[in-house]
Amino acid sequence: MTDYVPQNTELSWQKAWDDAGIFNVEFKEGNPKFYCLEMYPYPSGKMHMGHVRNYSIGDAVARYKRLMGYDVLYPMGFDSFGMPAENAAIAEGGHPHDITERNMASITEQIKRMGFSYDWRRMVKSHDPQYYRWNQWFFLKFLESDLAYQEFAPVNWCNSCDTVLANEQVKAGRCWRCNGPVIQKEMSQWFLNITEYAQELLDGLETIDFPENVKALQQDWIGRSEGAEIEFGIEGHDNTIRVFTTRPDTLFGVTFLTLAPEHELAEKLVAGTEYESEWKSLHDEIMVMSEFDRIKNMGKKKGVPTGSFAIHPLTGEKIPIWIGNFVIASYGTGAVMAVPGHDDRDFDFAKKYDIPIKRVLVMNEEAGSDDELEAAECDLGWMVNSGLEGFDGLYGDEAKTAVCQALEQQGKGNGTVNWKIRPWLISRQRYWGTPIPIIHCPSCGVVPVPEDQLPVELPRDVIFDGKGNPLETSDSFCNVDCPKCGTPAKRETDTMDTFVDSSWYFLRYTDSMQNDVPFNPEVANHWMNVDFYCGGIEHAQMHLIYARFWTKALRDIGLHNIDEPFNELLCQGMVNKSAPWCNSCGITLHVDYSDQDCPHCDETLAIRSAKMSKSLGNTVSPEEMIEKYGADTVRLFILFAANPTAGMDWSDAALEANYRQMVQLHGMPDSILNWQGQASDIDVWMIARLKQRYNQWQDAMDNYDLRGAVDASHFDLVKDLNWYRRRGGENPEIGKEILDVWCHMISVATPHLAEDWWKIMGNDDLIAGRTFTKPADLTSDEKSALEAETYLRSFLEQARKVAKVAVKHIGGQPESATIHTSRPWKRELAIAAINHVNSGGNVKAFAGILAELPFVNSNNKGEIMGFWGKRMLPQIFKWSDEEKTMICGHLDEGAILSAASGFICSDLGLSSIDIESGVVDVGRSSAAIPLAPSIVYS
RNA sequence: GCGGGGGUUGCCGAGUGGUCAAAGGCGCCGGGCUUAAGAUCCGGUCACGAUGUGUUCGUGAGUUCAAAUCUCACCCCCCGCACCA
Repeated sequence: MTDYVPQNTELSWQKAWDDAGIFNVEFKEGNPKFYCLEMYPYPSGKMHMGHVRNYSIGDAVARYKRLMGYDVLYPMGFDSFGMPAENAAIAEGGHPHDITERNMASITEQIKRMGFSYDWRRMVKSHDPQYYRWNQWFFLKFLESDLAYQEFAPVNWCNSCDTVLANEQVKAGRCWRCNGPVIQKEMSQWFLNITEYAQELLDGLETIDFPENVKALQQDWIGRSEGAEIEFGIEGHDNTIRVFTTRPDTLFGVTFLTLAPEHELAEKLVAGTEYESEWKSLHDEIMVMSEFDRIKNMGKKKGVPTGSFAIHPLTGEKIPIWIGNFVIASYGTGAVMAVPGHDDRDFDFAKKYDIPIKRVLVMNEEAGSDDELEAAECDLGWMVNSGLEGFDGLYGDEAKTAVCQALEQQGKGNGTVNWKIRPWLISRQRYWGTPIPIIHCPSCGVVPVPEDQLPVELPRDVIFDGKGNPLETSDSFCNVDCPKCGTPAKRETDTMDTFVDSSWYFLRYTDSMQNDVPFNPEVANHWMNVDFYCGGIEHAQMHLIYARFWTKALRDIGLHNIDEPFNELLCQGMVNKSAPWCNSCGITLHVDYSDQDCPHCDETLAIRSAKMSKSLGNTVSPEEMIEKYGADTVRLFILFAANPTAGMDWSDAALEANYRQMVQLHGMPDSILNWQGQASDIDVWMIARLKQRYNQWQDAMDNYDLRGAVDASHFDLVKDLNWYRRRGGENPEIGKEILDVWCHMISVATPHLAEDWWKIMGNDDLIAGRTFTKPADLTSDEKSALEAETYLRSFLEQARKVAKVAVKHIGGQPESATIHTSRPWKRELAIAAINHVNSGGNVKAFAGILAELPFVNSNNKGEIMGFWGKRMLPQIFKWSDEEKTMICGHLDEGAILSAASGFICSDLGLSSIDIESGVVDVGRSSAAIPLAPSIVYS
């Protein structure tokens, strides 16, 4: 047998796959297709364990589907625009382009070393002008359809990244990338109106197979809320204030209005009043604050009166107008009608500023309409105190509708839907992204770059000094002639958010080897949508919403006819490794603190599993692992350590165990092909078992239960083979049959090993290029063989247990045993009871039927009744379906035991056994029941 | 506060009403093989008077002939969102 040296063989198999172009796939109409996709990586310098896990999962799925006869589109590319490369250029010198290309080269090599089965020809690189020209082209199309537009508006600005951010990219008031504070800044920016698709994005979630938490995240983000927009007049003013509310049923409880400090009317209303300076200080305080601090301080509600009064649209009451720090300018209308009686926040505010609180709902119909409110009662209730006819007594939706109708009649409001999702701000003031194809002309204004001048390429002659947008330092880029009038003009220097790149790369993959169109609609329609999309949960909001939106937008400009880009999404779990943990401080520490006391509180540190990260120092280098054990072992470990969606703890011990398993598997074909034995009875069992394992494996693969699949293919079958050998099986014909099926099964997770096997088996082709059809169903002989061995194994287990006890009783090692199978009437009784229960009969009622059974007579009736109640009744429910089938079938316990008596003796270390299958009880035979004979050692 | 997911036998982890004292892996223990080690193979790994019985699946109650699994309440952990009107 040759040693397992994957470091050599894996590389040569990878070359063989490459040379044969075995993973290249072409568009063939009518063939069943499967589109397997992983989120394309940002080319940081090295492949990390998260990548390895992600792609090991995807590759297993791709290879499986290929084996099952699908045309599998399985591409790889790079999300190669983005700030890290630009920041590296600023920090270390060099050019983002060169840094990116260099990183891509090294990460590509590492990915290839894993042996993933990509069609590399289809590579998509975001920073390739032949890719991003289409970003620009789409942008122009969106401009035509008004989906893209420019607006001067307050936007999120990250000081440390020197650029604006989309709402999705602000997490808890901080930048998603650098975690720096985000402030508000008024700027002219480009937006895509994703809100036009809000409803479709929400509805679409019902039709796709995304994990629940991702759906919940997206629903939250889209944030649909139904309510009403209501117009309040202002006493002595022509202006009106519009508010949005989800609770029009509480309209009669409004005792004040609150404006956001930056609301356009706020300044007007306080101008020249005693409140002006107070408003000014509140306004300034808020405007300088980062949104993060603002949110942190929102607990402290602050308000300033304006001195002005609004007019209630239905009752005409005068309502004071306030300005509050808790009102967000960008949500709804930036103004809130405050109902302290039925809203917690308004209640607190009213208490603080001594504003009246009015009850206009009761929570049960009997409650008094003037009961004092101890706290806001926010649930739906029955209207009271409306002061107008036709409202009191209405509940919930009915109440809301009635109020909305009244408002509509007066022209003072209407039912409406408000969305949390904002237009997507795509402008970025950074270099390493797609230039926005716009030219600003002093006379013509904003002029789109004509299509035939695309791509607008990024210039090389820029300075990366960390000051402002590098694009502005390129004269050749900035100074152009206006395409309309020919006079000197300036190019737009904003680039696009890099999430634009990842919003359609999956479409490009379907047809990336041409540059005439972004993709051919026919080809895209064939491959799309993505059947299996695998990646990290961190993209649940940004990428996965943008990509869904972009797909729909492209559909609507007629580029394809796909509604949703991704059918099934799988978010792989984190790769964790243990790190020191302080229980009292509740923090995870760097591995340098291992075996020490907590630096903060001096307590002894515990160990806890934490996501692999540089900051904790608990990372494992994939390169080193591959170097040491080979790619297949790493893949096997990753698939076996946990199910794809679960978190996975890295364990060196477990990895080594998997390596040992690989060593053992590696030797399998050699040893099996050396079998010299004859055909034997156990052969049927082995083939049956092989089929059973195959089915188990296929079921698991179909459900993306990769762990279960690997368990069957790489672990269970080894055990089965051991059993076969123990039972005397060594039939070379059977061996060949096993290897053939088995080799296909292992090729999904450990493809290199499978090629080794395939070659040893004498084949010239590559197993990676093969398809496989399911073996025939189990024959009845095979089913019986499975039953017989199951019976034998459970008998041996029982016998061993009993033997331990017997040693104490007989005072030494037993030498022989008498086995009493259960009396035939017990089995008949069991069959009758099983049938009774299976046909829906009540267990308790069976006692009544029992006396009528043919084998029951006056002599044995008492015994049988006693046995039924005490022993058989509970047992009926303990038997598995498989066992019940065995009992009701043709299983002959005595015959099985006789046939295997030699094996039983050697296994239990006995010199002889006696099998007793009589009709009358002798000795301990009364304890036996079907499938569980009694065993007496001597 | 809201939303999503969890708490299983030393550890990881499967398990959606009887198949459950609960798969599999890791760890640990014993045995075979071996000059020996490693690998591999076989067995054990809740307790006890053991062909059985008792106790166990976050806590407490309930439904059922039967609960890790269903219901209710509570506790704890993780992950998002968060004064969204």
